[in-house]
Amino acid sequence: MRKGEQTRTLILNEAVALASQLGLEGLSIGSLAERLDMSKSGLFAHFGSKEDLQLLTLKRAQTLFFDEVLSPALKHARGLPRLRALFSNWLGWVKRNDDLPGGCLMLAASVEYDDRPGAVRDLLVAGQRELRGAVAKAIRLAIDEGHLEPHTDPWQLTFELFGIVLATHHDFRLLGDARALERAGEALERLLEAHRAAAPRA
Amino acid sequence: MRKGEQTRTLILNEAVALASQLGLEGLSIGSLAERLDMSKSGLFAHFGSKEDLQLLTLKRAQTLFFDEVLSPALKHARGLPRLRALFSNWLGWVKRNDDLPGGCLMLAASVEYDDRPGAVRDLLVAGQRELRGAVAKAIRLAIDEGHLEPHTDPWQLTFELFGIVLATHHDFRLLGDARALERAGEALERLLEAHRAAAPRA
DNA sequence: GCGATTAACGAACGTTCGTACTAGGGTATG
DNA sequence: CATACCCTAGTACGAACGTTCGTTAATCGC
Repeated sequence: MRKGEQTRTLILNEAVALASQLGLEGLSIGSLAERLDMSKSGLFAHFGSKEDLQLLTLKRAQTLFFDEVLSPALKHARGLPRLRALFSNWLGWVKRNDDLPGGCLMLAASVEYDDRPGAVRDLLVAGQRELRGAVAKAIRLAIDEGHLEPHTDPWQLTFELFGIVLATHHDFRLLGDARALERAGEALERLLEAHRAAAPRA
Repeated sequence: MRKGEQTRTLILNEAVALASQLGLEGLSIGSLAERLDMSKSGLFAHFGSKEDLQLLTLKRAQTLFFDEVLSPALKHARGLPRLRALFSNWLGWVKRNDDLPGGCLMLAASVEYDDRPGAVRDLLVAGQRELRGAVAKAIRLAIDEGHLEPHTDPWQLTFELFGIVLATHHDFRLLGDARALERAGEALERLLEAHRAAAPRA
């Protein structure tokens, strides 16, 4: 790997961490450079503009998410096991503090950019759509496997599942309430129970 | 009312609207003054510091919320009617665009300040605690009325209810998906159904 | 190991940020 | 109507913002 590329990676990792605390808008080039013991101009040269930096930072966070939440879940058997793994990974992502000290960057950015049209918002929407699609697909597979009842609406269930994650993030981050994780588990179980197929198909 | 007090109110109303879009940190005194056709210094004189402006803006939004969501719900009969009214008012608050063009200010501020200690965060936490308490109390009353089964955990149900609102806010604001409101209604009904008392006590 | 390319620097740009002063005009009260 | 006070505007400040520039130092391919 070229030298520039590896410092770029270094910068983006730090940018993800900093942006999770200050937001993508609050992320300033000066403070980011200071954190990395670099000059402002030297750092800036890697990105043509601040928006580019924001976009790449967000993309990096998205990649991290898909690698650590979605992808590992696919190793579990389709149906409820995979769905549970997905949910568990997701909660793990929400509470991780090493590289995301300020919580999920995508959630922070969603609130920040929900009414600020532009490339960042578009990327955010695209990522969210992809995530929703993946969750809905996992649910559909669980229906096909006979784990969930056939009348289950995948999008509705995805919506509610997402709500649980959001509430967990809120309680864990703002209120510092670790019980939120147990609450989330309980809520998930109740949700799955409500849609559990009466008689497994096999 | 004195002149100063009424312009102060005018300022704070605009501040709430602007902060709902840009966040409490993104809210700048200069742009706020420009919106109101005032001088920056003239506006600033009303508040000793930016943090004061932020605190008062947040307080104003909280008051608005309690007046338009919680308070009207108390007029409904205790139990499920009140709970449903509360939820409905809450969704109305989420989607209102006149004075909250950027969505719920408290939610935006929660994400912004969840890892930024200080007076703003403290006020945010206090408001959230008060809200949760009020919702939990309404649930407890529903149990007492015999509408919900006695084993219902008010805090758990509050948590899940809050999740539905958060998901609705997210889908409505970021994705511009109006179906989120129907999804929220459906989610609420299934949630209540799951906790409905088998035989009403009266 | 030389020459070309790339990475990083320091200084400065104009703008906007929050905040501190000083006056002058408007308002409310006697 | 006069007087006292309360607003509001004006001006200026130091710092931080994103960005551009020209230049040096390091790294790469041959």
